[in-house]
Amino acid sequence: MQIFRGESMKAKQYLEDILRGVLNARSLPWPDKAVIEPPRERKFGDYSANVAMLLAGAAKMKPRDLAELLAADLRGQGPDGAGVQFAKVEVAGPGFLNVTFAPGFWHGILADVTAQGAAYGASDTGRGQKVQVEYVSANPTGPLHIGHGRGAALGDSLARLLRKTGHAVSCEYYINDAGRQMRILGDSVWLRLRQLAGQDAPDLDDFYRGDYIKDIAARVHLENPGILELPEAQAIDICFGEAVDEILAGIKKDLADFRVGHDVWFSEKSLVEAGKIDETFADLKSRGLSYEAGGALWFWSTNFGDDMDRVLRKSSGELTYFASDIAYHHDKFKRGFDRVIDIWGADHHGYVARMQGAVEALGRKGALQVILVQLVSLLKDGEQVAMSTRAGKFETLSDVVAYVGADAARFLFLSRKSDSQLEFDLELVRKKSMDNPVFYVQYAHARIHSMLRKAAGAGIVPAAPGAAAYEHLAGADDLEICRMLERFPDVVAQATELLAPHQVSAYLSELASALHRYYTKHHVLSAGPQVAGARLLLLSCVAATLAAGLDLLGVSAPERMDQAPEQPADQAGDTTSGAAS
RNA sequence: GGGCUCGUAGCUCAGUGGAUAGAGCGCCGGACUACGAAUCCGUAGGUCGCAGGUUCAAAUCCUGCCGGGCCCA
Repeated sequence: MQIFRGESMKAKQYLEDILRGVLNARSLPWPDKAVIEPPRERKFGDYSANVAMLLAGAAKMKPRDLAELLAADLRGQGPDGAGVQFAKVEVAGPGFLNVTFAPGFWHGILADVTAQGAAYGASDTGRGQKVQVEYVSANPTGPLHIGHGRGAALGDSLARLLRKTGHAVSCEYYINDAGRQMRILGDSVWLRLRQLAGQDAPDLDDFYRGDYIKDIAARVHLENPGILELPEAQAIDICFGEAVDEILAGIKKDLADFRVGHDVWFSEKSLVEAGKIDETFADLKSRGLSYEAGGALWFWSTNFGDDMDRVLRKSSGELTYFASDIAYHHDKFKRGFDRVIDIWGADHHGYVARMQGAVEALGRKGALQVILVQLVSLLKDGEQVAMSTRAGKFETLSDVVAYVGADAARFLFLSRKSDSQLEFDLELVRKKSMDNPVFYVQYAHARIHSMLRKAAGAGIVPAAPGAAAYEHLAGADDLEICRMLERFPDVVAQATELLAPHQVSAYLSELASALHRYYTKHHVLSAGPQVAGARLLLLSCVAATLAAGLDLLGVSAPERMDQAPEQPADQAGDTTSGAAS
């Protein structure tokens, strides 16, 4: 059998290479805006190119005439040429070149997927570039809420995508354990502790009110019986330390339950104590990018597009958040990262330009990318659930995960663009779980494995990739599946480039849909051993691709689904009411 | 007041300058004596917020306005 495509040759690249040759032979340049992609409608062929429309002016021809000329050139390289597998080259619409590959071209993908398995879709385009992804980084003042979950899912999935494409990735959580919020936390615990001890201590305006503060206070008192007799500053210090430790431990557990892990937990306090802030100040000063005025230290940020200079150290001597953030990013780059991706809540968007200006000032222009995650509107029974850590009213991430499952929550988060607002209706996700896209995709995977189990029982196993199997996979539906499988590496590459994991989940839904359609239409096990084996080969490749894709989202790919859940009773498993109010 | 961001089907949302703008849910109508019906097939549903501009081609890029969200002052 003739090998028509190399192991790693992508259809898109393959067509581009040949098209470049054709254009070159006619002394036409490769246009910057050239696009080769699968057309929206299947009837237009496998891939479509727009070069003729872009070059019509330069060639002094009508777009369609030039397209006809190029089509003829491409046909000349057809099946009788150097083994090129074009079944059809057509001109359509305003001047598109529509190319259909011969079946053998698509069959080759089955060998690729079979050989690569879980690694399918991987590439080395990152060439080992050191990338840091910093995400969640919530202040340790209370449990993570649902909005943090969105950032967590996104950051974790981006890290998976970047690893898949050959980047050296490190995930980091920045702990804001210095500054005002932390003082309030210590004060809040201390206040509750005294109240619990029967002392008359009035509530403060801006302290943390959640029940967890009360729990921490009770435990601190239990473990430090003499705390009420200590000097207040010392007592608050103890309260603060215990609170941070406990809350942080809770955050780590919540993230672990959500299948999110960070490689490095970086403490702001350690940054201050190690003198990194002064170091950064000195660095800025030596470059003439900071100055003192009115007793304060300023960063000359108007040099970098900001509309006003920003304070680094107030006249009171207190450092601003901005100061430690610059020092923190300074430290990141000194640790050798080529590229840093920060994921922030959208309420920090006003901070992006300033921070990027600071990074530019540090001599790393463009090395920081910031992704803003819009807030999540949590709905319950169609009504908005208020979220405020201060007031102790929130839906925690762990509550939500316990209620709908990590898979459903992650898939939902990762099926939306991060910069659009997201509605997360607990009751909808739970009641409609039968229609939840995550189960749709998982079911496709489980369905294939169910067939493989059944087939194995009957002594049928997937055929090995090769002409004998491909002979039975020449139908339009077979080839359609192959085409979809072939797109996966492109999807991974693009999702990585655009930092957009939702493109992966959209692709998986499409692939699952194709599988379910195929399943309904083509019976496998009763089709005779040769055909059955060939179809099982095709379906195993679908399963492998689904699993590889789900892995990028951090969603499990079960080999069998649990029993279909009953329509849940209204009050069944209502675990979310505890933390609210 | 300045800035960021989003306005796409009844709802939730896709859509890297390309062809007749898509999916899921919901509505309506169909499909299991075979591999899991958590599935499949079909019908209906749109001035892509509005108005200009750039382009052979605009939901997409530019400008202005209207509306939602957010940040800053």
